[in-house]
This record gives sequence, C-alpha cells and structure tokens, in this order.
Amino acid sequence: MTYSTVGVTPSLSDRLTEAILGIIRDAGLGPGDAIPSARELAKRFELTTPTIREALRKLEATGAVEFRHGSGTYVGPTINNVVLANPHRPPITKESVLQLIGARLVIEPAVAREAAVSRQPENLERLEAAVTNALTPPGGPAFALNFHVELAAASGNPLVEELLASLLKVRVREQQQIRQLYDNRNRDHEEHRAIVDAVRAGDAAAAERLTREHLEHIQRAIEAADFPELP
Amino acid sequence: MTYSTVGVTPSLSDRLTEAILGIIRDAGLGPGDAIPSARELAKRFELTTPTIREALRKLEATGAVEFRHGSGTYVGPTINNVVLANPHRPPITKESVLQLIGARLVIEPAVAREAAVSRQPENLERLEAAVTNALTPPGGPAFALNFHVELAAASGNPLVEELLASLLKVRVREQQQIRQLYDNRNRDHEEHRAIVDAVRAGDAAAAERLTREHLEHIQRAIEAADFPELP
DNA sequence: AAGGCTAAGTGATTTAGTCACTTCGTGACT
DNA sequence: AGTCACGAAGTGACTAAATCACTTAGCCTT
Repeated sequence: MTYSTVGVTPSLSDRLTEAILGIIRDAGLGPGDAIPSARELAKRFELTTPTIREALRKLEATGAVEFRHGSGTYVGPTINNVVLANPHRPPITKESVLQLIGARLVIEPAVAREAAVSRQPENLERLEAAVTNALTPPGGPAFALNFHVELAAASGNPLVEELLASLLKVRVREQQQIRQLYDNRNRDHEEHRAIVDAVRAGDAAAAERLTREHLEHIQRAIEAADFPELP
Repeated sequence: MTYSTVGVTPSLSDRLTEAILGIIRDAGLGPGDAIPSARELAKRFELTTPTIREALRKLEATGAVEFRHGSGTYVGPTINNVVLANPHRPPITKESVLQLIGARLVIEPAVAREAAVSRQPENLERLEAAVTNALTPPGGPAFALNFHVELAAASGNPLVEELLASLLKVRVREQQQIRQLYDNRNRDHEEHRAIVDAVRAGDAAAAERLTREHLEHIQRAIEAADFPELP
C-alpha cells in the first residue's frame, strides 16, 4: 500500500487548509497581504483556534502563509508554487552535494540551451544584472546563486525557474560552504559572462556546452575538497 | 523585504519540528515506522499536545509524517526528499498544463540522454517493467505515468527522479484528464517502447530526440483540446 | 513637531477535558 | 480447534477558556 488516505474522507484539517486557500484566492490576495486573524477564522468556521492554527501551520510549512508574532498572518511568497524546496531537509553530506551537482549537470545545460533559443529582452536584462552584480553582492552571500536562477528564468518558462530555484534553495548552506572552499569568484564570473554572451548571441550549442563545463568545474572542486561537517 | 524571519530566533514550532526530525533520525526510523504519540512527545518536551500537533502538522504538510486516526503517527514517504510537489497547488488552467509540458520539454530529453549514457541493468529492468505494464495498469490510471519517472530514475541520479516525480505529482489530476481527452494509449506505448530501445542501445541522441517528439505530441494534443474545468 | 507611553489586536502556549477511531487480545460461541 | 463478537486501552481530533508575549498605532506629553 502506498497511501492509506485514498478515497477516504479528508480530515477536517485538510478541508480547512483548502477553505483558507479559497478565502485567499477569492479575496484576490497575493504574497505579503494579510489574511484574517486566527480568532476571526475560528469564528467564521465555528471552530476553535488550535484547530485553525493546525491548518495554518500546514500552510506555513509550504510557504503559503507566514506568521508574524503580534502582527498577523500573511500570504507567503510561494503560495503559487508548483514545486517546493523541502524545508525539513535531511542533513548534508558530501554525497548529497555531489548528487545535487549531478542533477544540475543533467538539467541546466538544457535550460541554458532553451534560454539561448528564447532570448526575451526583459529576461536578458535580468540575466545581465545578475552577472554584473555577482562581484558586489548587495543582498548577502547567497546572491551570486541568482545567476543560475535567472538563467532558468530566461528560458521563458516560469516553472523551470521555480524548479531551479527550489533545487538551489534546499542547499543554500552547502552552496555557501562550497563558496568558501572553492572561492574562485573570478573564474566563476568569467564563466557566467561567457554563458550570457552565448545566450545573447542565440548560440544554443555554446550556451549548453559552457554551462556544462561550468558545472563540471564546480563538480571537480567539490570532489577535490574535503568536506567538514556543518553545525 | 523578502523574509522577515532572517536572523530571528526560530519559533518554538520550528525548533520542535527539527527536534522531532532529530528523534526520527536518531532512532533510525524510515517511512512507515511509527513515531512516539503526541502525548508521549508532549511529556518528553514538557509542552502541551496542541503545540506538538502544530509541529506535526507542519511535518505532515511536507510528507515527513503521516497521521492515522486512532492508530498513531508514522514516518511519511517523502521525509528524505529534497524537493516536493506543493500539496496546496493552485487551481488548474489550460495554461498551467501547457507550462508543465513546456518544462518537461526542456528537462526530459536531457534526462533521457543521461539514461542512455548511464544504462544500469537494474534501472533498465524497472524501465522495461513500466513500459510493459502500461497497457494493463494494476495500480490505477495514474500508473502509466510511472514510465517517465522510471526514465528519470534510469538516469542514475535519485534527485533527478525525485524532481520528475514531484513535477508529475502536482498535476496528477490534469494528467488523468489529458489521458481522457487524448487517450492514445497505443501510440503512447509505441513511443515509450522506442525510447526504451534507444536507451538500451545506448543511443543518447536518439533517446533525446524521441523523448522530445513524444512530449511534443502530447503538447499538440493538449493545445488542440478544449479544456473543461475540474470540480 | 518629536518622542515616549499606553491600549488594542494578534499570535503563542497552556490546561483540562471529551469524542472518535483503531488495534488487539480475551472469551464465548460454533 | 477455529472463528467471531466484544470491549478495553491507546491514539488522534477537537473543544473550551484562559493567559502570556509581541506588534502596532494612536494618543499624550514634552
């Protein structure tokens, strides 16, 4: 048996999450907007607050809502996501990091190719911004990662972007560590630069090849590095 | 501002989910195993059951645990996942389904190529089983989808498999509907067959091309179909 | 006008208890 | 001996009514 919950009446909690999402959508709320308070929802559904809170916690786990103590509950950033980074990720091992790079090696070259084919002006601009900002990160150390997400965005398919963003998000801490072990920002930047140029030129084959090589460089650096444990 | 929870002390609920996951991992529990009861956990953490339940609900939302009323709480199937299908997915539109196919068109050909390169005997066997079982599905209508997941598994990278499985899982209902509108099982099967043969032969280029064409066929069928709303 | 203080609103958690469901063993019946 | 009904124990599901902690905004003081 795979799932015991097949054809079974969904739990109250399940129905409640759906109902709350219904309220959000019917009211046309987007990320950042406030939703009714737990007490208000409790009244509306004729339930008690702990029950409401359970449902809200489920929504919180997937980023659909966000609690702000003393302030209220708000629509989260990933409410419209199709796929998510697991917030309860297993501990990090060298193997898991290599697995991540392996997956990216399968997917990202094809994504770069698609970006070179698509070549939408707006996306190219964002890509350009990502590659130039990389050397002077304004938003912290994780900002440089955005290049790869922007590359995915440049494919023109939001779902592909979402997929890459999720893939990179789960391993932010590893990526930061990789960056410490293998801090070759100049080469990184050069390679990013070359990829962007290929995309701009619409040279799909080059974009694909350069992305593959770029990831292979990172892969080799990780394989060579000894990997201390994280806290 | 993107996240208000940066550098802030994580909430009790957050720490609790981590602690519970710690218990699961320390005890070496896997999917299907029972975890301590909510009352037991409440005693252990010196908290009350609603608080514990909130944490468990968060874990439930990501498939890390599963409630079974009257029986207990068990480790869920996706506890070790890196990336997840959003259980609170937005409503379906024709556009969203086309977006999904678009993303698959970017990714899956590259995955098929990788499978043809990897060619591990065990994976080939599972792939074979998936393609032969497709015509006589023993596990319901969604079973035929497994071909594409198995193809991803054949790439040799579990994360790639996870990614594809998540991608297909969010749209199970759409896929079922597609299957109703475009029930061309014979052609489907033939095309699957051809892809498997290419993978078996180690012909990466053919595997890639055939997978792309297969998805393009589906894409065209969806574009042509008018898309009724779901309940 | 500026700044500190208070009060209302909200989330966070507690406490105590009831109801519903599952499991499994006991014991009666066949 | 085998089978079935039953019931007790354990568990999740939910209620009820509070209290504590935090944020915000408006008022009041200066």
